[in-house]
Amino acid sequence: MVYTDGACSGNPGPGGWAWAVSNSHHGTGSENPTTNQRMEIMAAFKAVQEFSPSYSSIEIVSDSTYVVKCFNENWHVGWEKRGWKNAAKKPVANQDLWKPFIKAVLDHGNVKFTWVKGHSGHPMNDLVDELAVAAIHA
Amino acid sequence: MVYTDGACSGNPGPGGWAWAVSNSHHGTGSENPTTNQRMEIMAAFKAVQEFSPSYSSIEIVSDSTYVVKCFNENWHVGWEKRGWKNAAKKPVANQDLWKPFIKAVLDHGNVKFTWVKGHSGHPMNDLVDELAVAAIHA
RNA sequence: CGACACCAAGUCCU
DNA sequence: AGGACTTGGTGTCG
Repeated sequence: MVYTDGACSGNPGPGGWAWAVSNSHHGTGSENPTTNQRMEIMAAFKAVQEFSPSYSSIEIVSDSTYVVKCFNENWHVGWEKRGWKNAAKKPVANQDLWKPFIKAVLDHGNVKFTWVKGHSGHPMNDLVDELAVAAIHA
Repeated sequence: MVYTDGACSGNPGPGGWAWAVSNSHHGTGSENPTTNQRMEIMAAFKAVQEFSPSYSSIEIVSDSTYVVKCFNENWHVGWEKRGWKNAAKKPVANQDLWKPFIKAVLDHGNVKFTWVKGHSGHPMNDLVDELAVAAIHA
């Protein structure tokens, strides 16, 4: 079970991402300029990379429906089917991140996505939020 | 030139408002329970009522961007346009105060709004702050 | 239209 | 150190 979060000061602006499995085991990174959505994807992508293929099952916990619904509501299937166009027939955003991320998830074969409400007192979600914000200035 | 301020012990909680044009000429009131924002609106609303229409030009000086930006950044125009929904498509708060207040301001035709930073040593802003706090217990 | 996130600003308070 | 009251905006999807 890996918690992930992204932050972005200004949106667009300088951003950071973080994943964490415990108080002491976590990873972070940054990008500038970027968007909130890119940082949310990056956090989950890096988490999957970190624990794949060593772990036979991975659970990503994120407060981003953008990330979670891509898999749990199979947005990515529709994107493939429509040639990477969204429902509004516009090109899907952040394809440079989505494509390798989705490949990594499907290749692993056992990655589960869970949504948690942000800033609602959940200790691990709060932790990755702080780590992601701190990573902006790294 | 009228200085206005609102106070609220607890937010929400018992609140007070005040306007003042000088050390000796001022008005106050209270409401319980209420919020800081309602008291900020009330202070400015009562000030406009007090000097309208006797004075052909009125300047309201407040430390509340909530009050000042409603007029200086034309929030109220957007609210009308969207049927009293805010940018997040939620109902605008405190409509019972905003509607008559905005009407009074527009009817007068020459009310100017100026923002001052709170608690920054401005004598008249400090005065209305003290008056508003004192009004809570009235 | 709906949802989640990311931000920006000020005040009020504990 | 914390939360509540409120507004404006962007990033993205179905």
